[in-house]
Amino acid sequence: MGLKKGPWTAEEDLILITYINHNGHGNWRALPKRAGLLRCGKSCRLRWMNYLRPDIKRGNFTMEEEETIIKLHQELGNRWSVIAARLPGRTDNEIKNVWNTHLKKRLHNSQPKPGTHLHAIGSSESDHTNSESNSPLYSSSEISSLSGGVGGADAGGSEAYMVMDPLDHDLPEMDESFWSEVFSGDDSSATSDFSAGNSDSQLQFSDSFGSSGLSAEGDMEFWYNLFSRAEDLLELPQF
DNA sequence: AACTTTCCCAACCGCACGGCT
DNA sequence: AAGCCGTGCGGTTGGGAAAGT
Repeated sequence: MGLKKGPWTAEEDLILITYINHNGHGNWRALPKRAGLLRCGKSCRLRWMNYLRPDIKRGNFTMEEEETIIKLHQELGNRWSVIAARLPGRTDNEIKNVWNTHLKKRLHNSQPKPGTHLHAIGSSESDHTNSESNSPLYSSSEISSLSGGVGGADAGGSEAYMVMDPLDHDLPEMDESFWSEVFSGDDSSATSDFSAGNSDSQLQFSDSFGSSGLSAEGDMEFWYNLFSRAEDLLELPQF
């Protein structure tokens, strides 16, 4: 009752991430009330699992990943969560979408005509509708369209973060300067760890926040520091 | 430029399952 | 055993973006 639906705003994302970094998710059903979000627990869980988790891998699916998906789908069928478990950093939803929008069509198009020999599915570059071998299946614009929430900058890191807020809250524009502000400050170990790829922190800095620069085992201390800074800048409630 | 169609992805929905009482 | 609750899974869809006319 009175719960919000539809796309998540940057503000909601920050509240959710900050809350989970401070408290863990615990009971998903109770989380939105405790965090002050007008969302159901299910929606919070989905947003976290599919988008906000620090170990989410963003960007192109590699040929290897696509072939793995095709192979596993042959073995397992539509068991997306099992397939996702074999592809670190990829979510079941993402894999399901890639399958339904690209791989299924590709396989369909490459179905051998009657009387022709079968060949191993996914074993040949010629199976790909994208004729450029070793090139990513998705364009950079497609990838950037994935970035509706935190980590919105594309691989070039030059685009301003788009704040979607239907309530028209007075949110600061979250462009590169926002993140550099978040990373600034002597008390932020994240800054040096992040930029220097400090192995102790198990973090490596790539060219933009939200890209695959964060290792799968990116530690929670980094996220804690990062969103503590964000809290200060956005004046979010402290938990 | 304006309009229509197609594509794609984030998010929703309904259901199944396991744990607990 | 039955009922409730929380969680996870897979199918589906709304709507924005891109492409086509």
